[in-house]
Parts: sequence; C-alpha cells; structure tokens
Amino acid sequence: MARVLTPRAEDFPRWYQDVIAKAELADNGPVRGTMVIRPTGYALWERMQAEMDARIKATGAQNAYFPLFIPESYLRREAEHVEGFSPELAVVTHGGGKQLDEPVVVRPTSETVIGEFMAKWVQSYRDLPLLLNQWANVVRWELRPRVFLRTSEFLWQEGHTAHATEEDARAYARRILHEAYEDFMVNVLAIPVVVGRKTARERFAGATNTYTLEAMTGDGKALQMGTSHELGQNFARAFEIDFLGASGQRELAWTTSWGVSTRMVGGLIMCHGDDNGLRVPPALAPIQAQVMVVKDDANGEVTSAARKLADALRDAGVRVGVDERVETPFGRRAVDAELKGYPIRLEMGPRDLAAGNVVLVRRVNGSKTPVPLDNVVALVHQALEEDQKALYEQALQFRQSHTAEVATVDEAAEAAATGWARIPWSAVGVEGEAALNARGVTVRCLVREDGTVPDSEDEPGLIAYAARSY
RNA sequence: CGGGAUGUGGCGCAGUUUGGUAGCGCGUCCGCUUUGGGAGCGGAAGGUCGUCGGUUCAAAUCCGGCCAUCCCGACCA
Repeated sequence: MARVLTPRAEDFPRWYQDVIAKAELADNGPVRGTMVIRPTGYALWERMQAEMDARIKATGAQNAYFPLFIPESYLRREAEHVEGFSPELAVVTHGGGKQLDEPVVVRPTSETVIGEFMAKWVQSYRDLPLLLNQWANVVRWELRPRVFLRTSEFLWQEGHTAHATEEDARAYARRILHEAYEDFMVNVLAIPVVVGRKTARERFAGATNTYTLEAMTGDGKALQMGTSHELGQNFARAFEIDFLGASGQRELAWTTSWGVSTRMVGGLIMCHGDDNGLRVPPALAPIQAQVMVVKDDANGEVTSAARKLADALRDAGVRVGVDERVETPFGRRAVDAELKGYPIRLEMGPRDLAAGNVVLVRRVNGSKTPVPLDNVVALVHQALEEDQKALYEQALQFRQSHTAEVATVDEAAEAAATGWARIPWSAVGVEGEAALNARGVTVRCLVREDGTVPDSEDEPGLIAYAARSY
C-alpha cells in the first residue's frame, strides 16, 4: 500500500499535520494562526460539546451568551489578569469608519464582562450560587500556532460561577474538574489524565488556584486538556460582585471559571492516532460503525442489504454511516475510513451476502472477522465496548512506560526528553522550576502521593510532574 | 519576537548553482475497461512560479523589502 502519512516515529509534528490534512479535519485559515474546522473535524467537536454540555448541566450550570467585544477598561480592572493577557490581545480600534473612543478587546476569556453582569444580578445570598456557562469563540494572538492545539481563535466552553463562600467555590471548581472534565476525558475520550494543581508560576492570570488535567501525547509531551480555576475574591473585588448575607452584612462573592476547548481535538489525535491515521474512541465517534459496500451485483442487492444492516444498527443505538460509493475503488474507501478513525467497519460484498456474512473490521487492533449477519448488532456492541477500553488501556500503558520516577531536577530534565518525570516537589521548588523552564521543561502540575489534588502547593509530600508541553 | 528551512496548477515535488518564457507524480474532468486494501489505458482542463520592488534585451532563476508555512527557542493558556 502506498504511504499515506509520514510515520509517527519519523517526524511526529509532520505526522500530526498529515493526519489533519488527510482525514480532512481542518485547514489553515487565511489569517495566520486561524483554522478552518472541516465537517469531519467539526463532527468530533460537536460530539465533545454534546457530552460536555450534558455533564456541565448536570452540575447545575446554565448556558448563556456574553458579547465578543469587551471594553478595554474591563480587562484593566484586575491587575494580574490584564498583565497575563495583554500580550495576546486583539484590540479593535476602529468601528463604523471612525476611531473608537475606547478601544474594544476581542475576548480572550470572559471573566471581566461576566463579572460586570454578575455584579448586577447578584444582590442577595439567595442569588447564589450563580452558575453560568457559555459556548463561544475566543481570541488569543498566538506567536506559534498549531492547528487545534494553539490557534489565535478557538472554540471553547467557559464556565463562570459565583458563590457565597470560599469552600463552596472550591468545591464547585473541583466538582467540574472531576465530574465533568475528568469523567469526560477518561470515559469518552479514553484519555488518561493526571489531575492536579498548577504551581504559582503556571497559574491562570488572576486566579488564586488553578487545577489542570494533563494528557500525554504520542511523543511523550504533556498537553493541558482543561482547567478549572478558583478566582478567590479577585474578580468579585474588581467588579463589585457582592451580596447581602443572611446576617444582613455585605459580603464579596467567591468566583470560579473553567474551560475546555477545541484543543481536545488535537489531544485526541495525538493520544490515539497511529501510522494509519486517527483512532476515535467509540464513545466519542460521530460514526461508530461504517457499513461499506465493497462491490455490488447487478441488482444492487448488496447495497440494499447494507442499508438494512445500517437501519438495524441505528435502531440498536449505534451511530452508523453507510459507504455505498461502489464507483470508487474499495481500497481508497478503506484507507479513508482508516484515516478518519471509524472504530468499526462492516464490509459487505456479494460473497459475504451469499454466505450470510459481513466482515467486521476493528480500527483499534486491525482485526478482520467474518461474522453472521444475524449476529452483527450484538458483536458490534461488544467490539465498541472492548475497543473503548483498549484505547484507554493503551494510552495508560504508554504513559506509564514513559514516566520516570526521579529525585533531582537534572534527572527530571533528562527524563523529559522522552516523556514525563515524577519528582518530589520539595526537590524542585521555585528555583528548580526556573531551572527546568530554562531547559524547555515545565512543571505541569502537583499531586499528592495518593494521586489526589492538593489544596496548597505547600502541603508536604507533594509530587511534581515535569515535562515538555504543547 | 530570535535562529534555521521552505514557498512553483487542489496536494507533493523537480527546475534556481550556470537567467532564454514552466515540467513530473498524485488528484480533477471525459471515455472505455475495472472494483474483496489508495485500479489500468486513452484523452483533456488547470499555474501572473507567495508578494512588492530592483537589475537585465530577457527573471521561477540574480538582489532587496514584505507575507505565509514548518522546525528549534523565547513568551503564554
């Protein structure tokens, strides 16, 4: 077979680009750093949205929409926030053919506008907690864009909440972290993530505490798949989000924000892809089973049988596609299905039909098995379930075999050349972190020894994950 | 933003050293034969050679500016 993609081992970034192009996921936009998400790629994002949206709503948050344009003065109200974001802001200075009195910023994130309206809507402790989410695009001017992983404009979900107490805000930030994000990544994306706490250096601009979920990519780097922040009272103070407490006292609210983005599509490619293209976990896949007419006879019997099979699968709750383009050579279509990572292909030709069979092909392990038509539905369900687990196990195995336990900063930097390093945080510290950064390595997050998320970076016995990252 | 590399039909490239008016593979379109892992034969369409300027009788080719992409770094969610 002709080589379709650059092999991963030969040139990983090139392979990543190839997958995106050949699987028709995205194109570069005309403006540097922008991307066009093509239907195949967008379908993945829509599935992510659907799964995430359900989880977010299950925690009690409601969707709303805030404007793209933000008065520049809003950004300035929170000192750390503006300092963190000003280098990557897109600023509109003209509108309607005239210079604007006050420049308008294209949102890099919406803490500020939402803070302004929270202040308006929150009067009493009875108005809390206020749990909002929005699906939107944001713009952060990027110096070094990479499709899906880091683009100047991207799509995401940003949640913003206000609470009466610090404990409540913290509990909610953590609830999103685990119940929405971790659950989604593990059970839908089949990507194992290390859930931890960012160091002060890596914290979100304006947050008092940033939680993160880190995935290992196929080249041993780290990719931040999502974040949840405790914002303390920083934004409440800046935007006067206050309320009358039960005792009649005026109090400042405690806010949080949290987000996941189209970067997860990049994570999906980099965690599960192989030399033949994308491998989409069944729980996510827009098309779980692709029914393929290999070739047909004069009466079109194979095509009708394929449609019937597709209907049966659909009725059984399988997301199914049908490829009956028999005028296109089969090999081409098979390669295309592999590139796009459909978990299962059901290949059917006249010979199979005569035998009452269909060939079940699994993307994850490449197996091809002829199975009786009247048993397909059950076998498809079983294969989807097994392959969902297999992808997770493979990714976990990979991460474990590429994670080193080390004791010194030097060893950590060395280990980061090929994977991740776990090192006692006490052996790193602020100075060690700077030394790692100088060598292109960052502390991705801190976790407790039992894997749980610490409340403070000063807790004794913490473990730091160090790695190169995207 | 710094260093390096690259920009030539939709995609991948040759041609640039030594200036002479653009070629190959894939894809696309038409026809026939094909179709169980990127089909074969025949025919056709498609390019102001990234862009702007300079040198020259003549520029894809030489010189300069700009833009874009990729790699490495810096910056940063």
